[in-house]
Amino acid sequence: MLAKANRITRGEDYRATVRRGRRLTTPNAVLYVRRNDTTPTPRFGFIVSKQVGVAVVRNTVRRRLKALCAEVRGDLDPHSDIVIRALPGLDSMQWPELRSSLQQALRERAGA
RNA sequence: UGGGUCGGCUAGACGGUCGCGUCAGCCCGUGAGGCUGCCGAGGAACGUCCGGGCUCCGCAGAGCAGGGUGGUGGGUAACACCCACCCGGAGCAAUCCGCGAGACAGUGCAACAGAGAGUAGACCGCCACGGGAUCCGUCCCGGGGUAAGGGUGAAACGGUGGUGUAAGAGACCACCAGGGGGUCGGGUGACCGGCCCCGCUGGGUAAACCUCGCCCGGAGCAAGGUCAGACAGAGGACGUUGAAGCUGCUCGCCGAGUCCUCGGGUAGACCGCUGGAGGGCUGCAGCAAUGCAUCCCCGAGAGAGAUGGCCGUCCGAAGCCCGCACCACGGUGCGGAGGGACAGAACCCGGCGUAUCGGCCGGCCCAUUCA
Repeated sequence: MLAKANRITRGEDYRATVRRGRRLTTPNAVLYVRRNDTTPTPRFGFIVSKQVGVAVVRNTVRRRLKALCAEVRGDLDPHSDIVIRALPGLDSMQWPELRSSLQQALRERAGA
C-alpha cells in the first residue's frame, strides 16, 4: 500500500499530470507520467470513474492498483508524478495478469 | 412427521505475508522521519422518499395561495413510522391485504356491446281491445298495457315464494338482504348488539375537480464560523416619493444599498466533527409500541477520500458438467469438479422503500400418527 507521502492529494497536481504528462495506453488503463523535481519519492494518483462499476468495485480496483504500485515503487524515478486512469474492464482482470502488465508499463515509462 | 404463517439473530472461519488511516506515547541525525499501542464500514453504510436535531436567514409576524395528511385510540422530539383496536376483503386457521374522511354541497366522467346507462328503458317476447284474412290450427295490421322472461354489458332500479291481474308490477303479503328514523345497552373512541317503526330500495369514480378536519416560515454541513492570502477596476439601471431582505402575492416589519455587462483575483488551513432523542443487563408500569429507575459500556471520523492487496488450509445447499454402480429406462446412489450474495461511512439521529447466496433459533396454525 501507499502512504500519504506517495499520493497525489491536490486537484492541481492531478490536472497538471493528466494534461502535461507523457501518456501510455494499455487495454484497460491509461498512465500519465510527469517529472516533478520537488518530491523525494514517486507519487501516485488514481482515477476510477463510475463507468468502471459501483462503489465497491471502484474501491477494489483502486486498492489493487495501490498494491501493485507499492511493489515497484523503489524501481521508479523518485521525481515522478504518476496518474493511472482505470478503464471499464479493469475490474474483471486476473491479478497476475493485471500486475505484470501494469508494472511493466510503469517501468517502461518511469523507470529509474 | 409433513405443510403453512409470523418474527428474531447472523452475513464464512483460521493462518501467513506485504500494507493503510485517526488518535496517544516515545525516539532521533527535526521531517513529506522512525518505532510502539488502541481502534478502524452495513443490515441495508444504498436510494435520498418522509420526519427531526443542528446552523444561518432580524424575533420566525397576519391573511391568501401552495404543499402534506386522512378509520379510532395510544407511542414519540417528530413523522407519511410503530403498537393496539374497529370496519371491509381473502384464507379451514395462524395470518395477510386496504394510498380506509365526505358521492343527499356542487360540477364532471364511464369505451365497446345493448332497445335502454342515470329524469331508466318497449328490440324480441307476453297481454287484452279494434279491424282484416283464414285451410278454423292460426296469421297480419293498428293504437295501447306490461319490466315476469330472452338477449347485451363491469353494472339493467333488491332476492325467493305467494296473492293479485287481461298480462304484469312492493300494487299487496311472508321471509331474507340493504337503507333511514327512534330507543335501550356496551365501549375513552372508531364501532358493536337488542327492540320498535317506515316498502324507503341501484351503483362506481374523490391516485377527477372539489368539500371538511388537522399539520407545515425558508434554505441547507458546499449550513455556519475563525484565520491566512490574492486582485483592478470600468460602464449602465433602480433606490429614503423606501432598494435589497423576511415569502410566490397582499398587508406588515426593516432601513441603504441592490442588480446587469465587460475585465481581474481566490477556491488554502482550522473549527463545526461526532457522547448521542446512544447501546446493554435487571426491575417496575403497560396487551403492546414505549416510558421510568439503578448499574455498566462507548471502540470510524476521511478530505483524490483509511478500514485493505496477495497466498494457503478448512467448511459450504440446489441446478448444470464429468466418472462409476444400480435400474422398472422415468431416474437413484456414491465420488469429483464447481459454487460465499447484495453492497462502502462523509454533520448526526428516527423511519420508509429497494437489493440480497445462504445459515441458525423461536412463536403460532392446519393435517396426520401415537399416548
